[in-house]
Amino acid sequence: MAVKAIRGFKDLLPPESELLTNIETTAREVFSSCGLKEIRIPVVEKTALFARGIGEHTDIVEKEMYSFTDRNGDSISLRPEATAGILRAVIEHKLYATSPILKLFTMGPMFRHERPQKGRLRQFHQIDVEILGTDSPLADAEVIWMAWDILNKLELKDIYLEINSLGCPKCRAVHREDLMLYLEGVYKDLCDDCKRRAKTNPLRIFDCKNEKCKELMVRAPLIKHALCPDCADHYGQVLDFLESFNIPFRQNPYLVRGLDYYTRTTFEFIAPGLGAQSTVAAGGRYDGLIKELGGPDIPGIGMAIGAERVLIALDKDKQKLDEGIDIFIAALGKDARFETSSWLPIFRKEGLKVVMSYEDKSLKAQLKQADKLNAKIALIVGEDELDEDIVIIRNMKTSEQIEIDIDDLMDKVLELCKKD
RNA sequence: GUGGGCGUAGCUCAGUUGGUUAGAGCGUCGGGUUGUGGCCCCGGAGGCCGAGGGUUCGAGUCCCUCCGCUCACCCCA
Repeated sequence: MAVKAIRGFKDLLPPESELLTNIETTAREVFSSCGLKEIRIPVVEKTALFARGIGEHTDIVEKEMYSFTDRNGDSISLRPEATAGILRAVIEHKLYATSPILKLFTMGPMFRHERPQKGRLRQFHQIDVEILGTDSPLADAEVIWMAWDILNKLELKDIYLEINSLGCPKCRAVHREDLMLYLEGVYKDLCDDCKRRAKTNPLRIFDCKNEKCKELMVRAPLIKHALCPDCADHYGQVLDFLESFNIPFRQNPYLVRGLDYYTRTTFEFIAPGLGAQSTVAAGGRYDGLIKELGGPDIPGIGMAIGAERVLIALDKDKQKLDEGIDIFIAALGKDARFETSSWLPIFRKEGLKVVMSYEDKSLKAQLKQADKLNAKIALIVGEDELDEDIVIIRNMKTSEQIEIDIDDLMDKVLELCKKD
């Protein structure tokens, strides 16, 4: 039996691989327009980083990480998300000292050991943004705008934004107390998962899909009503900025993120039609996290786009892919093939896309290949042409052929290929 | 981790109440044109019918086990 790829690890083949590149290119353009810099970080980190950064009691850390001990006996893990690694790098290199505000992005594979399904793989790709050093609501809105702009440029249809504020640790503590009190009253009726959550991470109960739990939580105290004046004001300003950016949104008071570090603003972009995994981009503010990881007490906000999910949601018809090549050189016979092969680097130096057959094939077969590659023109050179120092140029769209002196070849080719 | 659906050619799929050498379309390669693509015609290659076991004179088809894929729960990008 031949070896197959590991479960949940997928090969990205053309043309889908090209679509993924298009998504990344679009993101880079948007990030560049916002003054972000790219950061590249390792795919593997010490397990402790994720445990501290994401939260000990999150599912990601408890049961989804690819963790193993390396040859030194250290516990290391494949990154399940990018934020912890970026913050580690920022702290380790004291980047915060180089500028009061850091605007960073990265993109690449993440790993989580979950059961694969539509829109969920064990290796998947995220496009990630972090803005560090400010708690300005404008930063929140700008991060949201970047996701919005990228998704719009990619022409995703019917996406919508859900937003909520989780408050700061102070108002969260107040709300947590209210909530705990409420949960005590309904505890016996909660599902088993929520009973566990009630002790470890009560906010997540709002996310439970169990009907009974949903019903019980309708009357539960909302974070919204527990926000301190600062957080309420912050949230209001974020919404104002979103309006000024013309980004429509729905407030969702139940929206909670699965990672422990989020504070204040939290949001999700949802694309219907993706199935159960419909969140294509999500993020939020994490004002205490950098300090928690051993850095200075500076605020931050971030966001990640799920590249494969965007890929699924893309309208494939609207995507423009690589159209084809400019020139196919059809050489007949060994001498002609050798002679014309020297043209390859010369044409390519002019920025032309040029291909020739590796094998000595019939002209028919070579023109077939030219057609398949969607070549604009074919250059036909056999022994006769070689003797007379001419080349036949065949226009592959019109089937028109002209004979041209070899000295005029480049000018004519440039003229024909640059037109459209 | 728990369920449901599905496994036949590179791809999409037919395959009768179990019955000869397992088929089609697309793709691929070649020919029809001694050196001319697309359309058309002809031909070739390509299958341990997911794997193993069982029932039977006989299994792609029926039964069991396992594996894989997929969707959903859960969780999240």
